[in-house]
Amino acid sequence: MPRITREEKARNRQNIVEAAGRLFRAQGIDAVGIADLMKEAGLTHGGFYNHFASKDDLAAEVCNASFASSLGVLAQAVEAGDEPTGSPLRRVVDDYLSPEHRDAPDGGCPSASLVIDAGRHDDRIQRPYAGGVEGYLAGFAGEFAREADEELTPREARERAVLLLSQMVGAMVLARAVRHVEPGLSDEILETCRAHALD
Amino acid sequence: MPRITREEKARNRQNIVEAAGRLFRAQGIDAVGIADLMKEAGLTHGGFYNHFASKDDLAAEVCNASFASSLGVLAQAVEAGDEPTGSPLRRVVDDYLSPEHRDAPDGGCPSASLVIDAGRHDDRIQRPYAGGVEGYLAGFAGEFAREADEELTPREARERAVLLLSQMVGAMVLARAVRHVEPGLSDEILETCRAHALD
DNA sequence: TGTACATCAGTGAACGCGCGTTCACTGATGTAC
DNA sequence: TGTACATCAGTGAACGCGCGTTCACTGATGTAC
Repeated sequence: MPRITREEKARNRQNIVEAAGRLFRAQGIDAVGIADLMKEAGLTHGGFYNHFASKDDLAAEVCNASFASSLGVLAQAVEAGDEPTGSPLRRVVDDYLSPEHRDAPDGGCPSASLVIDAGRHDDRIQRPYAGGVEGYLAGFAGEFAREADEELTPREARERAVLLLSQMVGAMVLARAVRHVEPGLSDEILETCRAHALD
Repeated sequence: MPRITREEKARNRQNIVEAAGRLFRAQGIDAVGIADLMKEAGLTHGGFYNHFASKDDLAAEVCNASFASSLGVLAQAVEAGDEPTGSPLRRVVDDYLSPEHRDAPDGGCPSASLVIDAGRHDDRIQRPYAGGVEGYLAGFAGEFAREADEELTPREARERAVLLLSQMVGAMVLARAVRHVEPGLSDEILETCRAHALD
């Protein structure tokens, strides 16, 4: 069957990154094997090293790609303005703290799903993670400033961004941790934070 | 050398649980091997199964024990009342969101250090985890109610407890995740939440 | 455009390693008399 | 209380397994003429 087209190789590489993104966010980086993720990408494990030098290499790229895509969604929401329903921040918070986001970590925010992996892996993963967190904070702070319209100093907007992100990430990891044994508590955490995160 | 006293066996078992508690919180359950934790307890790996049926068994007990000890500290702070410096809640928040707690997860709050492990392991670990979270929430809510003195409905006190715990856990996991590559950001997260968590 | 050959992405067996777990063994403790 | 024996906690080698990684091989693609 091999060898394949250059375009096909690029597509395969892309598929690996996306498959790994889903699996890493859902199960954690260490819990996913090379064979698992290559299978998810529709390939066999041996070919992995034609694309990446090591699993850590892939993890770093996945961390970058996941945040890029996630920040893209955030930017889109902000650009859409106050149009469909309420403010962009309101929509972002509602989506973030939804049961759907809790139950589908594979497509969700990497801040919440990779937060412990980042702390426990080396700089190659921590750096893109920290960059992603900064991206979220900048996005939130900008939007707080815009909505408040002069009434908020940049410093205050930044503080609100830090508080909001901490609360959202904390609520999400807690809701996920207790979801199976105490679904009521899990829902309560999400709903309480959804209701009051922007107070 | 063996065989040993019954008291000594009990002490060894206790040592294993405590050693595992430290290592699990610092590195995560999966990152710590039986040999590592037995060594930390001053024993060799083979004897592990004289005390526990499996690593998961130990993990469940460790989760219980860690929360019990952590909730004990919380209860102590509450009992101490407004005495030394400010309210109990103020003291708990300040301790929790301190750089020392961030940098020493092995002795710290299991809510933050085991939160992802809980979500990814089975019920045997999720159940004590969820119980511990409930314990924190009950402690916080009780203290909110006491401090507000009638001005807060039980429902509102509970909501504040959920918001506070989410924020504290989120701030801690984020601060730990970026600590090595962006210490300034890590400190900022802690300080901002410390300053405004009780607003 | 057509032919001849080098390239190299994908395959799946194989490697070394560390893990959780098991086991035969040791010898001091616990117990029965 | 003293003696004789069974018990069993700790030891460290060994097991099976799955992991990340390497490798020889295949054959269609890319390239040179």
